[in-house]
Amino acid sequence: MPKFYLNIVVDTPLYRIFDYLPAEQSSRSDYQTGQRVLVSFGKTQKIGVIVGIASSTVLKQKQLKPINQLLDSSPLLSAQDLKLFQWAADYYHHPIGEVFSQALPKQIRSGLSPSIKLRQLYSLSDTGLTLEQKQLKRSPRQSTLWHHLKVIGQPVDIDSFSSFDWDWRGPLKSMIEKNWVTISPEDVSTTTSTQKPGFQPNPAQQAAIDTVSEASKGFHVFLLDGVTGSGKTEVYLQLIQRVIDAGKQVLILLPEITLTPQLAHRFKQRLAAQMVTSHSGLNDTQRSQAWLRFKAGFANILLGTRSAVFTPMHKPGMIILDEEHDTSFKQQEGFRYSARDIAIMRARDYNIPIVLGTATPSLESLYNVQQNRFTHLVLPERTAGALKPDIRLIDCRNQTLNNHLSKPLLKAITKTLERGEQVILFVNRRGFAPVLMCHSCGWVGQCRRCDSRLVIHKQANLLRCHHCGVEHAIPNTCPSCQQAELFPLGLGTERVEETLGSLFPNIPLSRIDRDSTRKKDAMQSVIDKVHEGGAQILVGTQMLAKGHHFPNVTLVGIVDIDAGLFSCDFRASERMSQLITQVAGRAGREEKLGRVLIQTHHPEHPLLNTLIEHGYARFAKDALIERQQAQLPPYYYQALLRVNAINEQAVLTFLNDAKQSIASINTQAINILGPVPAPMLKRAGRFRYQLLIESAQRKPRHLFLKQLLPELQKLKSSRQVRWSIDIDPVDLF
DNA sequence: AGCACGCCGACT
DNA sequence: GTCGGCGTGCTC
Repeated sequence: MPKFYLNIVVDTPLYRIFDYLPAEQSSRSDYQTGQRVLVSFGKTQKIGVIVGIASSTVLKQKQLKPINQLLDSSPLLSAQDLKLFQWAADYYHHPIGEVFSQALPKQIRSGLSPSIKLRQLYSLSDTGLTLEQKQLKRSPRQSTLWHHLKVIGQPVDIDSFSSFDWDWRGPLKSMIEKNWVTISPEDVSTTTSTQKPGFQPNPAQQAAIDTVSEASKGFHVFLLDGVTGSGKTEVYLQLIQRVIDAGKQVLILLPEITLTPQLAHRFKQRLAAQMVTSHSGLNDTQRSQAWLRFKAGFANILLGTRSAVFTPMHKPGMIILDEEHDTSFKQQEGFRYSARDIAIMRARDYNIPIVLGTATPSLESLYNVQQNRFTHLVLPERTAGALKPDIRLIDCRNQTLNNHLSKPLLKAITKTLERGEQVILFVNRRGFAPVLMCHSCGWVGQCRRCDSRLVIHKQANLLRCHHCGVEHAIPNTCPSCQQAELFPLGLGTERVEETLGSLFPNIPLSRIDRDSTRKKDAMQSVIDKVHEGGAQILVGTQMLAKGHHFPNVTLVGIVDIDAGLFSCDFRASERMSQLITQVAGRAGREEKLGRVLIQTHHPEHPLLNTLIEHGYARFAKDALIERQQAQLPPYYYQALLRVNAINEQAVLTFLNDAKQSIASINTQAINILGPVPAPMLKRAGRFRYQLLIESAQRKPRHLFLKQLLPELQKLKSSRQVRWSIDIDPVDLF
């Protein structure tokens, strides 16, 4: 008769923790929370994590199974890690097994032994160092490797060669055979190398560094607010160096863009540290190795994207989250967590400071500043060389437009290109045009499944629903009146690309959107091409605004801003303002003065004017005050209730019942929109609908959900429907 | 989510 | 007879 039971989290979409019996012939002292186990679960075997050891269970003996195998002799996860994961499961109302499985690297969650593979380091041997150029002359690749090793001057691991786009293995091997290069095992005890040169902070940077350093004894949130070029990265570098000098670790989180390797390179050059990275470009082994190394303290810096927020820290010192406002920190499907909020929670658990950096703070962070929960650090100056760009509106009212491009914009493009400089044009929509319309009868191409209109993709010769992905061939004649009078209405990236291609036939032109960069490395080849210089035009969606520095771009045109001004989504204007501000920050680096031209039919719009005259900070402040004057309750959010089932009627009945449930527990301002057919993303044959709930509440969203979920669960018991709910953004005001 | 069980119609 | 459709219920 066992005296104890194991509480085990199993990877399954169920909101429960399962009890198991210990293995036969094992004793209580064999078990600790945080160990992984192999269990039989239903018909299959699964990896689970022990999260508790209990002396009793509510289950009957015959319902219990013993675990099959204990996988870790010592805990893989600490009590703190388990607490964070359990908090996240509770806060986001997500099955705990799925939370655990997303928090752990794939190999770790599939039971791999948590051992760190020591790397082999390569360096030039004494013979190698004294080689003469003529000995290398006949093999250019060996020569390149030789120079690479010589310049670095210390042993490097193979990652160091990954920047070469040719196969370096062969040349390296023959250099080893000739005893020019020696291999030595990695020595993890020497984590610091030579001190790298520092920098001279300006007064604002110094003030920010001092404030964070002084407060770095415990948990504190800092909002580091500085425009592009104000030197946030330098502040990070200085702070990081101080933390690692004190023998502690720094977790650095970045938005999900291809920028991680570049920043990693910059940090590596400047910091005397052992750094690991974790992002979507790595394979499973690389990711789990990074996780294990950071957890074990073999690395003192982890630079990663959203999912890296779950990596355990060995000696926690600080968390830095750059581009705090970026929406890619919020996972948009499945376990819908916000890495920013989890990072704050993590910092609180570890009792360490966290720095949120941004040029365009999100309104929720500014609200937290106002409530004295965050400390606001402002970097007002642009450092030397970066000039403030000139932002102007182009009034498009009553103007003759050439495919939506105004004369002043085209003139500015021509002049910029004549100077041999580069132009970026932003268009908020991919495809050729958002609507196909019949001139004869007014028919428009509409998606059968969704409410949305079908977007014309001329290159692919398809009508595509951006909502659910349905595709049709473009008809030649109107499906309704059979006249051949169909025409494209509105504009997208393809259309602007086509127009500019015919206006500037001799100028290289690249389009950057999700369609054109789907292929691997497509984005990188465009970036490389831009960096070659010369007159060029780039047409793209917001993808272009994120992170990349194009020093030779001196003109930015925003073709169609008006949609951002009048959207019913209350965050659309915030996003629009962030976009303009980010774009303005990109133009005009170095000595060239950048120019941003914004086409609009509403040049008097107060949002645009505040933004252009006073900048983002004032815009955000006004928006905040406006909401408070409207006496909106402190938490304002939109919730999306998604439901699907095989039976369409069941879905609709469920949603109508849900509407009443929501209304019954919500006495405050609430607006329920729908049911609306939702994207058919995964499985055909099921009907998916969603309900948009706009709500202002006096309590945070997770408490609202806590009340709502039991109500919805009651409804579920009578029908075969599946549903999920997400509230976004998280606990705004 | 899977997976099995079980009930019913339609076939070699 | 039994094959297979999917509604229902369960996973320690």
